[in-house]
Amino acid sequence: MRTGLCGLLGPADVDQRVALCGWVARRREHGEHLAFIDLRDHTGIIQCVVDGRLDVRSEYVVRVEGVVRRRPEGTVNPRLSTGEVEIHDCTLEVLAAAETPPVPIVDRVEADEALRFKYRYLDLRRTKMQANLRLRATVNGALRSAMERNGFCEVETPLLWSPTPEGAREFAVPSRLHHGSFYVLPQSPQLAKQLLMVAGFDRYYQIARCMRDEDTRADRTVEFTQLDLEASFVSQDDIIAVVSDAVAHASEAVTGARPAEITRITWADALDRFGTDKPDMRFSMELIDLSALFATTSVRAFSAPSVKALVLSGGGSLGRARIDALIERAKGLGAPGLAWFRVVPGEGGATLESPLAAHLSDDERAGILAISGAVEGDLVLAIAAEHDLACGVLGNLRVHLGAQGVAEGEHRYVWVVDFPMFEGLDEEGNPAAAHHPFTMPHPEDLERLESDPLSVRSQAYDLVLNGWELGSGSVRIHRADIQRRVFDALGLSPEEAQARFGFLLEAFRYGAPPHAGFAIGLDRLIAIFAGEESIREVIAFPKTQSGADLMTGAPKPLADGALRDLGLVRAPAKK
RNA sequence: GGACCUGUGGUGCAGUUUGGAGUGCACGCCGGCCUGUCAAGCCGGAGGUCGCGGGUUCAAAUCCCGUCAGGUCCGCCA
Repeated sequence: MRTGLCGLLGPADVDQRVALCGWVARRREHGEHLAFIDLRDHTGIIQCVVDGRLDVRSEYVVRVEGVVRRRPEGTVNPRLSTGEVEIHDCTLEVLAAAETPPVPIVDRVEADEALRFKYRYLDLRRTKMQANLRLRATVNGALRSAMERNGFCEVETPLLWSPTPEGAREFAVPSRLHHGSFYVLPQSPQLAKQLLMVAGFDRYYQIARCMRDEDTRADRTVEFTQLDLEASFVSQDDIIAVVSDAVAHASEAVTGARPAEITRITWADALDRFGTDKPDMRFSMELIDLSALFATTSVRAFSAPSVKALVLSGGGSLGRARIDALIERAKGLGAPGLAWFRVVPGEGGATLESPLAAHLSDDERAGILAISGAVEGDLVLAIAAEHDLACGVLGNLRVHLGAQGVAEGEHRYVWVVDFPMFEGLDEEGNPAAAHHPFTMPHPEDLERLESDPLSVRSQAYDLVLNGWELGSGSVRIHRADIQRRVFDALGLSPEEAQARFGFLLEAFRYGAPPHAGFAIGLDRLIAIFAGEESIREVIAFPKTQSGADLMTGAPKPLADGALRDLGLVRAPAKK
């Protein structure tokens, strides 16, 4: 039907007779005897010169036969990859007419996202969206080749899986043959891949679709993709090396540059210095610890286990309205308050200006300046509270005040290691698993599992890029005795553990190798590679914030007959 | 579960603060003119339930209440 592709033609093809197929991107008519048609396919645009009138409109699908020639002197278009040539002596066949598209198919106009979703197949015709999805394919290919090179075997795991009442809400799938029973769609292939280790696959990977019935964000949606991997007889460092290599390989395939060695930071340091477990390393603005300075203070607002602060360089010019908004934000995040100090010129050098400043001692005022290093024109923000809360709120403010878009500027990866094993207490007073209950405790902390569980670190690790969590993994527990102790610490009885994960525990009785793994959020990685702030820009058919598909209308009610087949009855509408 | 933002011809916006005739801009669409344009140009034209419902008012795109949809964020996401 065609001899080549639109965007690949150039001076080398001059005098060739070609047949091209594509969509009419634009037409420019110049009277009775001259018209230009920009023909578009996935490779680009070529200008076709037509002698005479024709009735082709935007987005008609046409086949053009003609001869490639150099454009006449002075008519070369340097903004077009094919701008040196054009097709002339054209005959044109309309393969399909098209209505005027409801969304513009040009990159410079961004239609409303809801409309783009409804007509996604038109939105995807745009150069940018074509590039995004093709970049995604490039990344997938690079990751596959890196995994294969490292000896990983691709295995597909089930989408219809068993409910495990833990973690994220799961999507349920009713069974036709087992009325009243349900499959669930996997939040991740976690247990399946551990079983593959028991099965002796040694190194497994999969580009796996995962589903979580949770509220969404710019960086999360209900259905997403992970590069999932697991390996036997390996340490945390081995997994970190493999994942680093895979990401570097993908980055090289996309940007041409291999990223530098990825630095590491402990979870405790990340929280203390950046107020988050996913620090954005592209800018400093680190948190400052004023706890020692205020350890014996008489100022009630600063009497707290921890006093942390943040210097906003040049922030002294912020008006009261902006500062009040920051205070509201801090309070909204749970902080008891937010103290602020403008650094202003004083009699003996810089001094602090604030409603609170008069209540502070001279030493305290001088200490704030000395420890923070703030200079005239800066704004110092401080929170006195429990350590984790003070850090967390300031970490949020740090990103709010200092961060650029996730996809802007350089790519700064960081490994966050030594996560805590448990994350506070649940309603019954038991420690809550910070990762999942199969995560191996840090060997140095194992002895405190019973005596001081909240101080136990785990062998869990996250990869962070520009403040987004790219993925996480851990060394898994493969020994029954340690697993028993962790379940005990979580308050999980043997009976409950058996009911939830019995098939996994049973498998482990038959010889489980030491193993560890990881999962990389591909949508996030690709979004950042593509320069996008939302993962929806790199997903072919994304869902809305409420999990709806505006193109198909899903989710939809099922007909009564279909419900009957599934053994379901419609509940009365919620009021 | 909560906070906030947005909703105006096919598209993108302005108009909403301070109520006064569906007013404006750009693109697109339709028709005409045009032999070197490329976001073509020029002339003309069509196209509207101002998301939806209610309220206040002599009068509502504009104010109030509710609701729906989309988005950002908090909670949530082992």
